[in-house]
Amino acid sequence: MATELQARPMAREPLSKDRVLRAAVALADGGSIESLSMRKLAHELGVVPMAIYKHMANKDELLDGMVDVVIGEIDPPLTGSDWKSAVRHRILSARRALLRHPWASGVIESRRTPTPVVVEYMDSMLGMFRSGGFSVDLTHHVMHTMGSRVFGFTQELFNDPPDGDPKTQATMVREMAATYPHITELLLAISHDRGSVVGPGCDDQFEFEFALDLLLDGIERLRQQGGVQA
Amino acid sequence: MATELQARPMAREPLSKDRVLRAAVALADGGSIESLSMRKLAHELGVVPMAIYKHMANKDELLDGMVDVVIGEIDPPLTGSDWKSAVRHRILSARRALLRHPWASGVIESRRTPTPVVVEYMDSMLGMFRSGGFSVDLTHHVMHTMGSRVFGFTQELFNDPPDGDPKTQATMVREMAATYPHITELLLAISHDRGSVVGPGCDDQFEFEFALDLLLDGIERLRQQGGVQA
DNA sequence: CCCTGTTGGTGTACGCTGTACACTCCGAGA
DNA sequence: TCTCGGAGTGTACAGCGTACACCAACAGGG
Repeated sequence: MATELQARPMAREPLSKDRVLRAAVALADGGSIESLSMRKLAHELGVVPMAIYKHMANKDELLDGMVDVVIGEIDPPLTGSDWKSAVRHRILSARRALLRHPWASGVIESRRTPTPVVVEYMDSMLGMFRSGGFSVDLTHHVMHTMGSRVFGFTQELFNDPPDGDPKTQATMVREMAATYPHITELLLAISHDRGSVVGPGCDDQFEFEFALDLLLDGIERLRQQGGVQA
Repeated sequence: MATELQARPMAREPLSKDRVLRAAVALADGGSIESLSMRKLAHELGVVPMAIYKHMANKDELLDGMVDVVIGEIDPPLTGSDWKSAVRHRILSARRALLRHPWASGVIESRRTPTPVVVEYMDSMLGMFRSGGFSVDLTHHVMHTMGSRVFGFTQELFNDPPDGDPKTQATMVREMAATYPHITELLLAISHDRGSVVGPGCDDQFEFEFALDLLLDGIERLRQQGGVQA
């Protein structure tokens, strides 16, 4: 037909580490992380499971690569502003990346040793504090304090309330109030600000920023008083 | 021989939900959580795998039960002291329980919906803030801020540095300094306070309490200024 | 030109997992 | 004594990650 290339009918573009990674991230994005198996991934790529192993040592390497993809979506540190807003911006950028890939937080936590990409991210995060005038020690403690927030997430601890039908909710609330008075009180307060009785839960973005700012403010106070005495 | 009981040679004591749970916790304690399979657990109990399913619906129920065991080890709230030291004590008690069962933090995070035992723990935690004079809203935000710390853990993010032999460490440090200057700086500062160059890592207990107190202090400030304006 | 070595994709197979389902056995109640 | 229910068993299945042998296509050198 046209040129000498493109002879075979439907010749697949060949596999590559990158193509495998992109397919894996896409597969995890649409569905949970449990739905990511080597076999399903291979099927998605139109290939036999073992073909993946020509480009990846094993599933751990695949997961590491997927984390790197997500970390790669985080904005670089912005320069020319105070440490606090720089850190705040970057962490919120990390959070946006993590929200695009809800499986990532769990995978990040599950990794035994970090990849170079992750280490580099941590290093640059440390650098933001150091150049903001923090001592080495204080930088260290501060990173521990921020915990997983430097990656833009806190553990959710119980993902979503499985809200039942709204007719029996009134009685449910009544008997809940007996055993869990404070939780009920809180749920009612939340749902008052919103529509239903057992609404879609909390405003996670607000809560994240609330905690983040509380931490940043406390950290700034420590910096001003010149560090920490252990 | 003796009485009419105890006839058969080595009659096992029968299985029970409790015995299964205790065996499962013990098995997870000595080894990681991946080493806990229904088959290994059954073997440990001297029984065939399917026997467990007469007492547990499935593995999820087993894991839930194991979490409940750990939560049950946390001290109840102490009464007659200010909210801050009461909360602090309880959280550190939770931390001790979690340190006794290192697998528990991961399992807690992985649960989709909390068990009544866990809900009760959360409720009593909320109650401690409420009776400390916190508004419902502030209590809510505060719980989010504390995150997994109410269970006594922060995610570790990378468990342990796999320190190599100490001879080549000097060169390793040198080339690490090139790519990760701030991390190297920090590692050196830590190792200076201790023995080796790539020591056993951070003092996790110190870091946990550092972050906890920073949070508690920030939270107390919020309480004094009467809540939060969103 | 052929010959050979490398590289990417295949097929088969193994040991592990959770668990459905049909079975047996034993003690208690009618 | 007969029956019934519940505890423990045995077999079986689908799914997982992946080791290993194989094979087709291509590259470079004689």
